[in-house]
Amino acid sequence: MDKYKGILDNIARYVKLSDDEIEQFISKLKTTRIKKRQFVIQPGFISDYRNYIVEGAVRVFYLDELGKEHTVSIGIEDWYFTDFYSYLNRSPAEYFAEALEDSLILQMRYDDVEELCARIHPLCQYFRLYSERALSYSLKRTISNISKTSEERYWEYVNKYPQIANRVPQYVLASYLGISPESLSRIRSRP
Amino acid sequence: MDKYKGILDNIARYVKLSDDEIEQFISKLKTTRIKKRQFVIQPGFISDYRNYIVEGAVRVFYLDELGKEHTVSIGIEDWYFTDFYSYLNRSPAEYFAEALEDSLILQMRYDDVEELCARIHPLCQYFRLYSERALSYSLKRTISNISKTSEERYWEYVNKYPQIANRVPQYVLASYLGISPESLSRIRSRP
DNA sequence: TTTTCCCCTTGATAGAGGTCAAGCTCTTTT
DNA sequence: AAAAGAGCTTGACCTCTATCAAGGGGAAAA
Repeated sequence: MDKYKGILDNIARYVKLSDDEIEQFISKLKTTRIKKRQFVIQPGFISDYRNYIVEGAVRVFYLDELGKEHTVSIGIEDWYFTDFYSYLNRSPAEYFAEALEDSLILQMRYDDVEELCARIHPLCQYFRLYSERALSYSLKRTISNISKTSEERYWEYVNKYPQIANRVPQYVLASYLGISPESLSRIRSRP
Repeated sequence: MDKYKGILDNIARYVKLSDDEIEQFISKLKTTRIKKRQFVIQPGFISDYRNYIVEGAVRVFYLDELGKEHTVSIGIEDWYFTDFYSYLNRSPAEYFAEALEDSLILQMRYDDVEELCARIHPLCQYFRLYSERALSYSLKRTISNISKTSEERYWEYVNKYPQIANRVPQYVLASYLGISPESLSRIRSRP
């Protein structure tokens, strides 16, 4: 099976690349295997890569001054992740990215992505369309955070991403939803 | 004074357009004046435009089943706004966009933007870079929402956007931060 | 197999912030 | 000038959820 199939299918959903363009794109992808509990991104280091998950699960989280974890994103197959702010601004990361399972990821360097986007119009289109879509989802999450109760946010998530909810530890989901693990446990046990 | 100066400067911060490309872009811009309290976007209608604020202030908000308002974004000069999900998917809007002051905005149709982006590579770059940046800010807001107290979020906002905090009604700011107007009033009066 | 660790659950308690209600000021409308 | 409306404040009360603490189950490690 081809480790590039997922990402190329993802691109094909938005734009059409020529064989040559696909070749150029793939030549920049770095394949990395990571073990469960291993960190891909750590605070203080620049998040050099945009990462695509071929196989496995990864979460990005922030560790606050009190030592509590707050999950920015939970990704499984066919998701991207990075510390976006660090990646874009070439500044030290603020977040951790941690493998929740043994995973296989494809990594794209910032410089390479920029160079490719400057040269290959359809690829630029792809990343534009992709990030516009991601932005619209992020805004929906924001509204959910400020307008819904913990219980509503939990069931909303379970309905939207049932396969992820069953795959990751509950305390991760809790920290993604902005709920304490204890409260999430109580929400789940409600009649 | 030139109503296009702001948006062209904004673009120039990211990419270089030729005079001809600028001409093509500007030809698609629709100038609209809106009065305070007027709605630009309403639930049920498709949000056809990406809107750029030349002068004035606009907020986008969601009205929940209980009749409470939750502000998605507050924009002033040099900001974009739209119901992004509706705009991208050509689906009925879920949000209102309401002028907080008499305003002057530039409107770009979805079809026109897509057509221009397909044809003009630098413009595609511009929107890509812009939305990637917007995405990184949106994720920061998400973390703030799930990890900070109301009081922390308020002062964070005031520090980051002092000119906006002083310009919009307090209840709007409260609904942006996910706080009740009463609580925000109490937070402000704390020693 | 036994031990250890990770994760989830359950109970008791406290506090942050929401809700309801009333009143006040300032602006806009009539 | 009077009336109405919009926005802010303050008080009383209550609910939701975070926190602290203890215990249990199951998987991984020894």
